[in-house]
Amino acid sequence: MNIFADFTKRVKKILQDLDLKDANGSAPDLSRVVVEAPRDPAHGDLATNAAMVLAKPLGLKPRDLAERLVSVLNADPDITETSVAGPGFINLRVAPAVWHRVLASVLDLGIDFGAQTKSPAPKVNVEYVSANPTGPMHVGHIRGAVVGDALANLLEFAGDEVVKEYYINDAGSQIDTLARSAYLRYREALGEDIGDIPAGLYPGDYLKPVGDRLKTEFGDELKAMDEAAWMPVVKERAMAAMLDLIREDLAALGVEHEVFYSEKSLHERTDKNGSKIDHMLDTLRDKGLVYQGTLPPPKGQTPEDWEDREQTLFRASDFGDDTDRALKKSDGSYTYFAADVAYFQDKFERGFQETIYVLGADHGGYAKRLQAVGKAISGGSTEVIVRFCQLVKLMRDGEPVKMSKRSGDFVTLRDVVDEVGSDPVRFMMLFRKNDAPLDFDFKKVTEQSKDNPVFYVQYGHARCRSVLRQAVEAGTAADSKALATADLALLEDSGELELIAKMAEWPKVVDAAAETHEPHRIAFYLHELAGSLHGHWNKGYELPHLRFIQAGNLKLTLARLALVQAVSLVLASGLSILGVNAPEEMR
RNA sequence: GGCCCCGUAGCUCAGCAGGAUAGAGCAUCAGAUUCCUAAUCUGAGGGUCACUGGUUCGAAUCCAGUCGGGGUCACCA
Repeated sequence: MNIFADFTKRVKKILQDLDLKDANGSAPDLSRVVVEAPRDPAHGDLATNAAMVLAKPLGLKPRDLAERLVSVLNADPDITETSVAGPGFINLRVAPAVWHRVLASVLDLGIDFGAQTKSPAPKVNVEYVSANPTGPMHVGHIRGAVVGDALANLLEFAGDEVVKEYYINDAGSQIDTLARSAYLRYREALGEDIGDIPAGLYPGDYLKPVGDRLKTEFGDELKAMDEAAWMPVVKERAMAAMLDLIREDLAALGVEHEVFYSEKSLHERTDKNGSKIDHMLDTLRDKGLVYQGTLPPPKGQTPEDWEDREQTLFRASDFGDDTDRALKKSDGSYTYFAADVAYFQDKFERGFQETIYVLGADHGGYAKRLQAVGKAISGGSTEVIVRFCQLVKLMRDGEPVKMSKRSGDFVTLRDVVDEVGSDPVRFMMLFRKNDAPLDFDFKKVTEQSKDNPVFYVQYGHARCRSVLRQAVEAGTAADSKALATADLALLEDSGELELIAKMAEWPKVVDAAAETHEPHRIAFYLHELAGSLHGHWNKGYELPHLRFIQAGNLKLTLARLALVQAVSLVLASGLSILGVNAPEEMR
């Protein structure tokens, strides 16, 4: 149950029953009326802005309207106390029974508490990572991978039908470069002295195994061929190897895509009418959105080597983009962007209502053109959402870590995950708004304490599990069946009720995070919930009667264990959205 | 020059679709462990929410502009 939605409904019902009329004699708009938790708990458990929002259209004074509402609210047995405060807030104090019902609901729904079901479930496509398949993933890819993955999990939890997708850029010239680099390693494997890797090729050692495998498979057969002959073979082997590498890297981070979509396939002939890109071009042509023309140079300084070229263009500026975009190069071949458009069209035809792109900040200019594509192709029936991740600055002991791409010794995703572990990496990346820059310090992230929120939250979960284990050892049955029989009305302490109130926020947090596509809200909420738990726990030092396990009082112990169980469920549920483990114990 | 993101405590950051006296962690200071894991907790100090206008009952939040920082900008992918 969502307590805020529940009480918002009650307030709106009352407002309707009051049959209020505005100056035109019609019922006022209630859409802005909400019930939420006041910032200061001293004000009450819940508060509503109803009187302030409606006073003006109704021509009433906020406090007068509030008084009328309060007189009705007082009749609700779930409400024990009402007050009108400040400019017209109505503060409510809620009966303990309400919190007990929330707790019962958590126990009943378990890990699904806070999850939503929508019917029909909107089909959502989340595309993320999509690193070029030319080598292992490096640090720069981590944030997008984690944010995209958590976002997809979050939307799934919020009731969407989500497909996690990876777009393989396997059609461009960088794949030729990859093949040439691998071929060089192949010659090296045959015993040839290849010297330094020439500029323009990929120097990394990760291609050596590819060379070895080519040798095993083909012996020296490829050596005598000219490039046109070996290229397709080497290309295929090298790319398959790189994709395996990437999949392993992603797996190390706990990221698993359901669909790997090949850019190359968009260029391949699918029927007698041609490729998917051809199909896309026909569609846009039919809509009159394609023309031959030249693009203006960028505003400001014109590049030295600027020259006008006639190209096939898409009228992106009709849909809010800054300029029209090229679909074909001046030589008549398709641009990368053309494949993007065809890819979107394919998503549209697969029936997604929402397509989400998680991109790095260096792709800032893409939002408008992707949105333009969305409108042009789908006519607005598929929403295009672009989320950006700001750059991550890698630090060690407060000093930036230097990376040299040229020499090929850049810091890889694997380096980072191996050093600090998947959980801390993921949590750290999500414990920040994704459009804020992030300093990622190896030392701080590894540190198992203070500055590290991962362990704080995980410890919260482990602490709950530990209590339940200890209760069992002490002879109390603490399985879900036994806990379901607990008399929750025995939970009367304010700390206990606050803990439940905190859990009551969970469905709302999920809702808001999914709505805004901001997975970091989950991480912050979990940190707060863990804080409430730790705080309540520590009261038990001074006040032994507050400890969860009360020897000699089985009924009270059981009720408190139910509370502990509920907290562990919500923590586990949130952590699983983030893709972070919820450990049974800390080591 | 155009577009995008950012500017909140000494530091790192939250601020829930506009709400009440702007929060948390780190750092600093003062405390808590015969006790279910102290990997934790309690308390104190610390602020012109970059600046200026506007919108309204009410702005850190929305709008316009200014300043400062970062990113990006046509046939590469």
